[in-house]
Amino acid sequence: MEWELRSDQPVYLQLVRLLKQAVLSGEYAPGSRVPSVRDLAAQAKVTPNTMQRALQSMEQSGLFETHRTSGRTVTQDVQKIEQLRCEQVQQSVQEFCRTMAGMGITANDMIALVEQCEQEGIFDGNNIGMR
Amino acid sequence: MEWELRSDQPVYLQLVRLLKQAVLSGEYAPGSRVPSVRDLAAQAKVTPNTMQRALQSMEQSGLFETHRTSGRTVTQDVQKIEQLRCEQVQQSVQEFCRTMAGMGITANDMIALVEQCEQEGIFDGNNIGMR
Amino acid sequence: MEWELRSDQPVYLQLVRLLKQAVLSGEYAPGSRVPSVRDLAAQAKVTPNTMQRALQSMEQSGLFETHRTSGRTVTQDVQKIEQLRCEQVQQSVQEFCRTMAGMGITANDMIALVEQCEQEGIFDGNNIGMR
Amino acid sequence: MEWELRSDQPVYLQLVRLLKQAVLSGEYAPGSRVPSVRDLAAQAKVTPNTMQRALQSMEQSGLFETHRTSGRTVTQDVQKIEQLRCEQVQQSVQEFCRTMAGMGITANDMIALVEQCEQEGIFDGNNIGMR
DNA sequence: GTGGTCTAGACCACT
DNA sequence: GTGGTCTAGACCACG
Repeated sequence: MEWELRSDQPVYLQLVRLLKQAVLSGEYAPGSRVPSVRDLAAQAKVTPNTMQRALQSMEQSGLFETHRTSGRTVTQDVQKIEQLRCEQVQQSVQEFCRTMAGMGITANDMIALVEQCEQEGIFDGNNIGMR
Repeated sequence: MEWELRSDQPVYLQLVRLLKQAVLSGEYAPGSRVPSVRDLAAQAKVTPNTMQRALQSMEQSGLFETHRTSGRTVTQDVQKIEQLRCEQVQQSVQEFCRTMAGMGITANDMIALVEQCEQEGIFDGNNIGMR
Repeated sequence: MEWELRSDQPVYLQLVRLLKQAVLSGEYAPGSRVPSVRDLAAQAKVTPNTMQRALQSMEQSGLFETHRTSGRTVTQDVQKIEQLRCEQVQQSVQEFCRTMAGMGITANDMIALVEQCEQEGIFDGNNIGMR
Repeated sequence: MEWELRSDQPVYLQLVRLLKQAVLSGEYAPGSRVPSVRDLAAQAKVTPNTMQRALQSMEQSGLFETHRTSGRTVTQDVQKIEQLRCEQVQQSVQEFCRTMAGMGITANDMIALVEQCEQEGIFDGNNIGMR
């Protein structure tokens, strides 16, 4: 898990995004234990406070579950995870295509660009694929 | 030109983005006249103050030029426009592919999704294509 | 006895509340034997440690009594039970009415709502009534 | 608006409850301006930070709307307010009746107790009544 | 040791 | 002046 934080966006939102990705990509397995607030904060080099805020958001979205005094776990609801993943993907793709279309790019251009990214190895890693 | 503003981001940044798109997509042709601050502000339903700030940003990036007495025009430097357009496109594509890869999507998945968007007509409109 | 535990409140407090109710409603009769810590813990699906803490609280409030060798019993002091019951009831009613009043509800509204609950059978069960 | 805070519950939750009441009872009229974070914090004698947290919750529940840099307003969606109010009332009443029933109180007892509260003037104030 | 809450205080971007 | 973010650090209840 890489904690690459930029300063053009609230940190806690970036943390939420990264944690979400970790769950959706399967890096954080369903039902598995989530590191403690302090550990995660240390990893991301952030105040425990800030990390806590991100974790709270994760709980609200139902991806994490907190057991009052015995740590957090990733939800076991794999269906929910998969559904959320599809939503995210489709939403992202659509928003992106709209942006590109707005700048006068055709679908074929886009496909070419994606293939270019593939050759650059951007897609290498844990590929789950679409169901 | 549609002025669709959300409240989860600074308004002036959204204005800049939309104006940039208008230039890069050719909707605002090189060398053509830019509407007055008041008109634009009225169109976007924003205070002239905020629009002014967006226009200033457009000048700084060199896409708009002010002629003290005769209003603003889009730059005639087509090369610059094209260059900026390419930068934007590549940056967007890369960031996007990275996000998708982070969620376990393969390049082939992406291409399929883009084609799906094409069939939905998202790419219909003023297509300039890549040079 | 239903052990319905939520996770938005300390577990042991919920246990205390449920045990108290069992005594005040007469489900645990005055002078009767209280199940062992292990049995109760098993019933409530809680670690004996937590249940123990709840039982301690019950002793402090005088509703349970421990006889070193022969386990626990419910107090025989019916007067005390009845007094506590009245306190609980009045406190609850007042707090509740204050909340409702805060939301602009009249006493007549409340009575109507209570009657509605009655028809729904919420009050069915062991009704002792007020003395 | 009285800010009566106890220490047996997280402060920010109490703030949320009070703010909600203020909206549901009509004290904070639909569409009206909400005092600034700092003002509210000063009123409630709480850190702006804590108040902010409560306000955030109010926004998430849709009762408040924040206009990025120009303050907050109560939602204008009176229907939503009324609906939420009914939900709250019914939920509260049911939970309460269940508690009372658990202690062996009959519906008639409850009605008598409510009437007693009425005579004590607990219901005096801004009475909207049920629709 | 776990999550959670709160304070005090600073800083920033926006309008 | 508005809302928002973040830090640093302390404290608490729970199991």
